[in-house]
Amino acid sequence: MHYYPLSPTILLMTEKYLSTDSYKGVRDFYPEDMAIQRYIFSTWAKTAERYGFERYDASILEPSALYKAKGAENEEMVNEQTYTFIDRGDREVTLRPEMTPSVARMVAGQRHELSFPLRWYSIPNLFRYERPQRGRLREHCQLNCDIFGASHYTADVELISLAYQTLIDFGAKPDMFEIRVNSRKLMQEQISDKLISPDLLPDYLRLVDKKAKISNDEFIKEEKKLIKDGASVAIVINDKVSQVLQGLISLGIQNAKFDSTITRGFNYYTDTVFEVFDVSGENNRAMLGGGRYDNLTEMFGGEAISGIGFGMGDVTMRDFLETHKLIPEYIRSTAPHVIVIPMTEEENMPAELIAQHIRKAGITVSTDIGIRKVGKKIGDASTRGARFIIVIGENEVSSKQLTIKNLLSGEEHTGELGSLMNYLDVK
RNA sequence: GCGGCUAUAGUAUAACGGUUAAUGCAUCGGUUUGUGGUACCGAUAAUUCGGGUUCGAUUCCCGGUAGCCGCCCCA
Repeated sequence: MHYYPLSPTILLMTEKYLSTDSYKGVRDFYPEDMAIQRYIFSTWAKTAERYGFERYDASILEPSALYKAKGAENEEMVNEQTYTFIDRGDREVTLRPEMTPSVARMVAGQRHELSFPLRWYSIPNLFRYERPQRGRLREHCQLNCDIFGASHYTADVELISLAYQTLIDFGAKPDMFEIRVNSRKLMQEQISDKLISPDLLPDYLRLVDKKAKISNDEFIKEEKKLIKDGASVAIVINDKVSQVLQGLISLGIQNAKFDSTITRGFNYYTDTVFEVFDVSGENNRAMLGGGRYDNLTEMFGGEAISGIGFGMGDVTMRDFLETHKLIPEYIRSTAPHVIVIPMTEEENMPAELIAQHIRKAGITVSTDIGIRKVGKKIGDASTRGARFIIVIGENEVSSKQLTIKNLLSGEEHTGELGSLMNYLDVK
């Protein structure tokens, strides 16, 4: 007998059916991808919690005003690079493109209830309406960690140390990545009006941000257009950044350095900014970035609460892990520990009963109630990475004597189910 | 949003302005009617969509869509 995944009649008519592709720029997570995704999320969560961070979440829907409030420049961003729509109640709604405004909103809303400093983390999915490329999709997830109500530089040190530890906990070695630290405040102090007129400063910072991507000659050429005659810009490290770097070194973190080209694209950062880069050269996009924002809660009224945070994306994270071969093989296996194999459909229910019994012991188990031959079922269980099989036929049903087989060792044990449970408990 | 490149079974590749569009892996069946990974045999399955040139287009041209790369932007 032949079985087709789809009947031939249906295949001939495929063009009449919907596409099986996912929406542009978003991903489907088939079980193996999902396993990797869960591994990344659980490692993130474990590290953040080890630093005493508490998990929170919010809806993906936010009023558009939340993102527009930060200035006209951002309004353009909201209009062109977000999923924004009008709901049935005539409210303008945006799918959150980042988490920081949401968490600032939550913190500001409960500021009199919360005891500071707060350490909060979340793993939100975020949306942006942009042309997809490697490392940049329309939906991605981020580990977001923030400390609120601690303006001392120790908070900067701790947060960057958490970012560092997150990578270490995936098995990364310090020489695989580099932490680059700068300060917005330092830039403002050192680039005075005498060098660059205030209206050209944003252009200058953008140029600085691009420095690594363009040639030195090109940089100098562009720089000359912006700075005033006879002036030269020389950015040097200040005390605050030195303290942060010293703090990191005293915690054993050696791969952080001052880099005046780190500016971050967003204008709510006020002081320390930092990014983490893969040094392999395969992924030239920052894999993590963050900074201090001292005034973000001001837009909700009341006194400002200082915050510092970072976000790291799952897409760049996975690219990094794959580049450095840091995803353990066992993570990819999604097979249950035990598979119960009925010989024929007659034994389907007996197999299900046995599976149910084993489940009660907390062991993962499934049944192969397909119509393939036993040999194929066993082969499949083995390829998928299951550890044990139990074949159920007429004999087993009538005698109540079962045989479990360890697929790794080939070892078999026969007896009543109750007496076999110990054997199944092997990791 | 702008520019360049690409699009063939589930997947990875091959080929051609004209006979049946080839191969590996995967899937399903068999050799083996109750015990796996190997081997052998067989089967299922594709030219992204729309238009044009042509006797004939999967191939050439135009457009849509999607992917990749660069720019813009980067939350």
